[in-house]
Amino acid sequence: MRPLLFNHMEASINILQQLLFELSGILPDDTQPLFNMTKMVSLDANEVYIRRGDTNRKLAFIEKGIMRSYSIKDNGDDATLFLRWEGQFIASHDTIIHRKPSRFIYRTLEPVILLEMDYDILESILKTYPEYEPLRNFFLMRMLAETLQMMESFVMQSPEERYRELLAERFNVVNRVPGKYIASMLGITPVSLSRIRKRMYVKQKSF
Amino acid sequence: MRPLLFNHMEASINILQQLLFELSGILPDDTQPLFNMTKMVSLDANEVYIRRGDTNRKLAFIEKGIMRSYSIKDNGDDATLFLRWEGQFIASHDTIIHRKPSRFIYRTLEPVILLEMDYDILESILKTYPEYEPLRNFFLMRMLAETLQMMESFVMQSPEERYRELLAERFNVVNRVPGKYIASMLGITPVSLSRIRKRMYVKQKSF
DNA sequence: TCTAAAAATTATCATATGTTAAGGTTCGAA
DNA sequence: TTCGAACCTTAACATATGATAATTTTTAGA
Repeated sequence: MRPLLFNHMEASINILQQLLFELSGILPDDTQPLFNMTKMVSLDANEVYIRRGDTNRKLAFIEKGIMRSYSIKDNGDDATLFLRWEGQFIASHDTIIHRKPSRFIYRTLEPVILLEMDYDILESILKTYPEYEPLRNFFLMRMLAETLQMMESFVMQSPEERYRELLAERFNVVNRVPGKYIASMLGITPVSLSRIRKRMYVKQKSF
Repeated sequence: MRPLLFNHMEASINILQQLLFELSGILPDDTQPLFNMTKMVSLDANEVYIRRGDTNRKLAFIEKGIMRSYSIKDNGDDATLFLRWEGQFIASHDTIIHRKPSRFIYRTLEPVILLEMDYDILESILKTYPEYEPLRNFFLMRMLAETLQMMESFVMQSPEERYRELLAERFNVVNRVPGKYIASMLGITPVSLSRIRKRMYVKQKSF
């Protein structure tokens, strides 16, 4: 018995039911078919969720914890594509969008609790219950919005500006994640992030 | 009379009808409601299509030509977010995803022919004809895939590597667009792009 | 609490990019 | 064809980042 996990499951489902109601007016009682297919997954810190080469089409809502997706470059270093935290969705876009083996590794940074569904099953349910489609649109639009936001920051801002913004908007995330992953997500080395921090500290001190 | 434009319109609609058939099995004859709401738009070179601050929710399929979306930074320079060319969709994500005034300017680089629809009308049609939903999913997934691709390149590659890849994959686009916009899209200055080109030329010559 | 491993900082040197300015080239409109 | 504007290239210098390695700090497990 893991009552804690089931409490979490209820909480996640409540959030998603509320979301679906706001998007489409569907009442929580009418979402049974959708949530029958979901299951709760509990992961330890530093555990791999999706391996490079995996072809399964998992789609998960993060109830608690932080995950990162990364790949290993030719020189052996890893490049962090993004971090995802509680309230966000996580999925391998290679498997879901392109139906190809995942090039990225998805791994927890903390103990994580997920509400997991299979995208193939979701698709078959959506064929039978097209009234749930707004939830898929919401998921896609949110992923797109977040990705565009990151792309914008790369085109418009310097690494230092991106770090400052990340600190201002997601201090709670930056604070929980080793700096080397933050650096990698910003497209710089940990050494360079150290220097940025030092520059910021010196500037602040001079007042 | 502009027979040329109507020929283009037919060509675009054929492409999209074919797409919809592949995605959902809907026959071209049954797509009348969807394409009643589309109109052909012809733009000159260097013409603004969406202004900063615009709130309309235009969604367009590029039949011919290249467009770029950019914003103007605090220092007055512009930052090119991306280029879009024939066969791709273009839309202001601020207005469609966030329902906010567009922060970006969308402008043609060449004479452009678009098949334009209004996202609000599209949404109302999708309510009446939910069988067209796969087209919206396709559009969202493709935008997401393209955006993720760009984001990956920023995290994993150097400006020089991104330029090499762009040349290899989109020589036809690079060739048609002034280098300063290519540079801006890569996140660097035109001066730096010149140096990259020179480095590439010197390396090639040494064989 | 103690200790080993991981992470972060710092230093040094090499390299890439930003900025500014000058000169050269290309392109389009008259 | 000509001319001016836009664009590209190059140079010089300042600054930021990358790579490597040594040192310090933090973290996590025994």
